[in-house]
Amino acid sequence: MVDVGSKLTEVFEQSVRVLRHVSTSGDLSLPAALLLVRLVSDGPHRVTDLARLEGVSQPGMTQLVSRMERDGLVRRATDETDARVVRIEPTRRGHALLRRRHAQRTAAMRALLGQLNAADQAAIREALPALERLVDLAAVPTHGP
Amino acid sequence: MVDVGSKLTEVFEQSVRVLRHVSTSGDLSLPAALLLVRLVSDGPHRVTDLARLEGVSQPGMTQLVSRMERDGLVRRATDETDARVVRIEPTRRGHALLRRRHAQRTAAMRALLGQLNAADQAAIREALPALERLVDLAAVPTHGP
DNA sequence: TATTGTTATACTCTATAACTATA
DNA sequence: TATAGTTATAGAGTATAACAATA
Repeated sequence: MVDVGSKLTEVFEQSVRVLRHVSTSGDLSLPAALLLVRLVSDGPHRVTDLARLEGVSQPGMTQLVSRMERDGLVRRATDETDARVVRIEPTRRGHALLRRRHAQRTAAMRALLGQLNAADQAAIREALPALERLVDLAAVPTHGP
Repeated sequence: MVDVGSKLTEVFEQSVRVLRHVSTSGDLSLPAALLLVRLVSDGPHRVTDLARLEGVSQPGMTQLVSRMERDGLVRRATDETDARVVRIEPTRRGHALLRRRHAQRTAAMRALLGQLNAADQAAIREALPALERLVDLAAVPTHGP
């Protein structure tokens, strides 16, 4: 009987290699990509919420947003009702880059999967919903975005 | 039929959150931990080989090794037969820290897994060997360490 | 001349502490 | 006074280019 916790920890730690493997040149960094996914999926958010949702400090989020704004991927907008608040929105270019990246990485991941035998591929396919729930559990708790 | 490549890419990208979640304070960084695992599992290596195996540049490996040497986790040793070569070995402290970290992270991962229902846990357990082979595929090709 | 490793430099990502502006 | 965000500063991690030492 394998130690599932131990093995799974190793798999997740080694997954940085997988991410490197499927990454493409001129690519978005991982934090930038995760932030864009968030903004595109769930709409604009304030800096404070993004920091909490992505699990980084508020200054860390300000800095990530600043780099991405400089690169034309997001923009800062003011909030109608509270002048302290900054709303972060993806730009058209951010959308486009994210789509391109997703297509490239998905193709690379499929190629990697294709090197496994059919039984292994099936096992991973079967476990996908469970794995999604597992990573969702690890997401920073949402007290309402 | 789900798009396995797409979903699996998302799971791996979100896995950084899992790693954050199971990380403990005063912990080793991920690159440092991966390097220690390598050295403890497979024995001392030269800088060039470590760079290739871990998928970073040679200067990047020199720098990682220097930080870890400063922290007393590894040491540099000379090669008997080639004076250009630097052999990197884990120290006793490196061994001890790695063991401690592994125990902590495994416990945290088990706790996370315990929040899933039995079917999900079983699916992940079934897929573990396949997932291990998948991350091994993504490892930088070894031309002999 | 080729290989091994380091140094120099620059950038991203991240944190904590101190600050500004608004509520 | 409390909240939202930024600026200042520091350190890890990474890269490329230039260098030193050895083969």
